[in-house]
Amino acid sequence: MPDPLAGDRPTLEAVAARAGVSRATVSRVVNGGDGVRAPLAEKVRTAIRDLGYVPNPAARTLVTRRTGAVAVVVAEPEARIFADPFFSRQIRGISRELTAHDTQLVLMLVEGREDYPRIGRYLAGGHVDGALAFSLHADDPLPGITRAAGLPTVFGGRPGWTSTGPADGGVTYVDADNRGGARDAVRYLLARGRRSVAHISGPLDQTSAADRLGGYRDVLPDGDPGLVAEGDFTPSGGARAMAALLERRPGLDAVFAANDLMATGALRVLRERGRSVPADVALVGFDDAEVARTADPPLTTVRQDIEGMGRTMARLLLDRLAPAGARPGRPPAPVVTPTVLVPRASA
Amino acid sequence: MPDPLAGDRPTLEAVAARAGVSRATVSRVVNGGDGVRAPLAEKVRTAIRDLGYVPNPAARTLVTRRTGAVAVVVAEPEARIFADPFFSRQIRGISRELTAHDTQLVLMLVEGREDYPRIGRYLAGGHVDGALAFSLHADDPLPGITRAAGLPTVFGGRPGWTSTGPADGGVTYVDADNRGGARDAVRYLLARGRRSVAHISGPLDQTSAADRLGGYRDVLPDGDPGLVAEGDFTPSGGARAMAALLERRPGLDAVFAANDLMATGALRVLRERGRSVPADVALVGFDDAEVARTADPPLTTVRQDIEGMGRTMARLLLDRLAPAGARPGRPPAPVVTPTVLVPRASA
DNA sequence: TTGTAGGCGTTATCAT
DNA sequence: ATGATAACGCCTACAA
Repeated sequence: MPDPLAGDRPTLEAVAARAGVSRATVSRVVNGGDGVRAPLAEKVRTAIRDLGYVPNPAARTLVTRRTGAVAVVVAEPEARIFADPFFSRQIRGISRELTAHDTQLVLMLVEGREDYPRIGRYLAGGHVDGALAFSLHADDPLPGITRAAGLPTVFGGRPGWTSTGPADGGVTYVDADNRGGARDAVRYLLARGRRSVAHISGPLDQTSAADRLGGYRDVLPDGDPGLVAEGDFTPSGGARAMAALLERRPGLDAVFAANDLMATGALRVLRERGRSVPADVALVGFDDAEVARTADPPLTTVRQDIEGMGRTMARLLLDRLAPAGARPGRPPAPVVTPTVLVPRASA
Repeated sequence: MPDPLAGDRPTLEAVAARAGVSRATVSRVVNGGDGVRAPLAEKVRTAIRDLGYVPNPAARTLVTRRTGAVAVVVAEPEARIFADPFFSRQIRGISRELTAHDTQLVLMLVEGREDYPRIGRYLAGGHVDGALAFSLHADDPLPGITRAAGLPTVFGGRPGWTSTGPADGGVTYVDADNRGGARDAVRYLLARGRRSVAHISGPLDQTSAADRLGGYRDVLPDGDPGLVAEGDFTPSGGARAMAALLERRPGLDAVFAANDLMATGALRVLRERGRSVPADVALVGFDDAEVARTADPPLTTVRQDIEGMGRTMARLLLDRLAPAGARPGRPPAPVVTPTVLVPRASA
């Protein structure tokens, strides 16, 4: 039994010697064993076990030109990632799918613009086979970087620039049906008899926020602009927006918040101002985060399958990384996943 | 058949040819340029720029036997990671420190016991130079795995087994002063005149939870056992524990919860039961999570520098990975970081 | 200071 | 079906 602490790991050569075969045969056994007669293969496997042989990934990568790893780039402009379980859930989905395909996850947190050169160098450096990126802002340089690096990339959330430029083609992303989900939320409030439905939006340079506002306006095309306030996806931002709305439109009887965290902030302000939820004001959130269940009252909200979106992102990327034979010629089309309204006590 | 995915990148050889020097000289320039005359080095750098040369990390790893990457292993037995910002903050600290040292972060999420063989294979496979691990449970197999793999490892939180076995030596970990912080919290409550101080603990197979309970008992060695209830670090677990405590000891006038999330659950139950906070019952949490600030009332809590702990973990590991010359011979001793009580409205 | 040459451990292309 | 053997791209004694 070899001493792992010695640091001298057995090589293909050592296994070959012990099994009395050539390196090529050992390599074949290690990689599936096709075209090796059963008894010989068994002898090789025994030698591998005896020696505790593990393939050297660097040597393998050098010749195959595949690393078996993908980068996950997360921009966190306002450290929002730490308050919002969104990214964590998505990363869990990604991790599961990658793990199922023996692919490693290299996590890169972007703290600010100054990080992008470094990230670009890394992505262009051959460390990873592809990238998953969360493109949050309209002016995010990441799409350009991965394109320049020629690195297969799948985005989480619709990148802002696909809406403006004509070059929508070729960009693969996975997004929830933010617009449709928002429409459902507003229609639900109207169906419950609410007449003055306000909206607390997210930061409008993020497509998810813009799309949810779009859904709200789809249903209320002639709505009062004073009933819309911009938040920042945080509880305190939601609280500020709610306060502003009550100031401007004291008579409002419903609020659709663009995420659950802002809804909790709104809830606090409503209570402080003596408004009962849902009796005086009905409240609907978005995400179905855990806080939606634990809020008091529990929040009616729009659920999106965050973990599933992460898994889908990973799967699309892995498809593009497949052996040239069975690979889609063109980048796959965007995937928009459905949402579902979850009625609870708040509306 | 050529794979269109494989871009043909320039090699050291190509740069050497263009600059009219040998590969060795180019290599020297790439790795710091020591011992190369300035004009020559400049010529090489120009060639590098012109060709857009980037070193091949696999080839480099093959000969240097260093990957420039470390694994971060996160066990998430109950998906707690997604409700609790603790891990996210710690990972941010880790990421910052690693980035500053050109080291990549390979994230591995552990979903269950069945994942450990795979993780072990990976850690023993030479993919990474070291590992950071969060050892949550007393029976966690991770310490054994990394030791068997001979992989330098730093733990986040005191591993359970260091308290039991005699082999405490050699284990490097970073932990907050959970016990001291808990003592501060309880003493604070007593100093404010509270007489019946309850404790909502975390899962007691986690050392952080056990240590906080230990601090509580340090201050109240003869305390009523009925004043302690075990939670699970989630809001609903805190709510359940709070309900049980009120059932058993209706007269309690203070609660120290082992984390802020459980404190919010306790807060909800106290309100439901008509207890005013802090007038009837004073409440102290632990962590100083964002929710402590946004709770109503804001929570008095024990702050730990989570991000700093992450940075410290990474730094300790990088020290052990340093070139043999300036490396500590023995694994560094554990680091226990201080906590500080943050008074707010809840106590 | 610069160049030469060998080897890191694997896969893949040939023969046999 | 199996075995030689040549890459893969880089670092590093060692030689000049």
